[in-house]
Amino acid sequence: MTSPPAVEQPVHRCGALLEYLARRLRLRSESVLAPLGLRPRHLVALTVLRARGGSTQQALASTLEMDGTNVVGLLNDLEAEKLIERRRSPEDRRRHIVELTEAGVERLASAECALAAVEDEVLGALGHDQRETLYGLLQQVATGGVEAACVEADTGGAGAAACDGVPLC
Amino acid sequence: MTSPPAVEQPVHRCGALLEYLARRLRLRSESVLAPLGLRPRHLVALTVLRARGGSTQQALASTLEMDGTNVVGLLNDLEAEKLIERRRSPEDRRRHIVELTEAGVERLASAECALAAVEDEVLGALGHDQRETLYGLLQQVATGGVEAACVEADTGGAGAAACDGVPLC
DNA sequence: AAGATGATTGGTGCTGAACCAATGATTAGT
DNA sequence: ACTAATCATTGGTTCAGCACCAATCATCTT
Repeated sequence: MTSPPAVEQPVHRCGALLEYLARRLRLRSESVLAPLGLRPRHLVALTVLRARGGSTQQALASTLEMDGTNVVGLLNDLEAEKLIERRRSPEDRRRHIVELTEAGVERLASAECALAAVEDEVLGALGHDQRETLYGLLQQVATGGVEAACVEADTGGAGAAACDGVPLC
Repeated sequence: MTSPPAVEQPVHRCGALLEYLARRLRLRSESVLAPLGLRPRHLVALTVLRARGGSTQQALASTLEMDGTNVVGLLNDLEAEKLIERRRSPEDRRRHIVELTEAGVERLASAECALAAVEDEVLGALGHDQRETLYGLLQQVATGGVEAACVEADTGGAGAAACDGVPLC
């Protein structure tokens, strides 16, 4: 669709590669994250929440592709450490709007700091520019896949919370 | 080291993104792979074996970063379907040299075919060229991390089995 | 008022994966 | 030749993630 010319496209499969690298990253991340009281999946959830600036639990479950009941547990963990807040949606008071707290933003930032060394180790074969390229591509894939959910989600009070990540550290 | 200029480098963290995408890919892959009698992890193992053209079980366990005993089980699965062969190393008869069979190469290829649709769905936001770029980067990260093990491994009978993937389909 | 929906809780079962101990085959050191 | 170390294998234990179900409460929709 996006490429009109009817050329032969020998697109390589990168599923196995992605899985392989994600595993390597995760194995190392777990030990680094443990002292912070977080697990890789918490990081993913926090990252999504930061990127969106708040989300419904359903929308979160949908983009995380997790079962709703398991998302509850995940959020319980995060709320117990006051990294997120659940507010009731003013429009539909059945819904919970999940948002990062200040502490959540900070914790996420320090977790990313702590993970810098891990990424340096795993992505060592890549130069600075290449890493940025990789980040851009991954970001594009990720946001491309959830843009629908994201449009739905920003009807909350946060107003025009755009779908982009704001890296600190 | 690789970047002499002492500029400020606001490298983005892509750990969470990688994990997120790997999960999405894996969830879909599982159902697609099931009819082929494979699981994502089998795919990863087969891919590594194809890239190397044979490997010691130890080397495989090391690059897969899996426990040795679990690799045994993984290989048992694959050998039961005659996708790999274990030969004893002529130099050290304690070692097993693991190699893809013809059937293994074919099965891997058809699995990749079956996964094409899945990747199209998940990586839909990327154009053809971008996907190739992504593939190149991931490949570079992956082979960069295991090049040491790869040099060790090619002392077997396969001769100069270079570390690159050969996509079919 | 009745039914559908969102979140929550508690419970069950499966699977992956790490880990440990023991064994047989083989190699290497003395 | 004897002993110690190494590789692969088997069997068993344990733990965590995750999907799934059922029930409950609050709320929205009709």
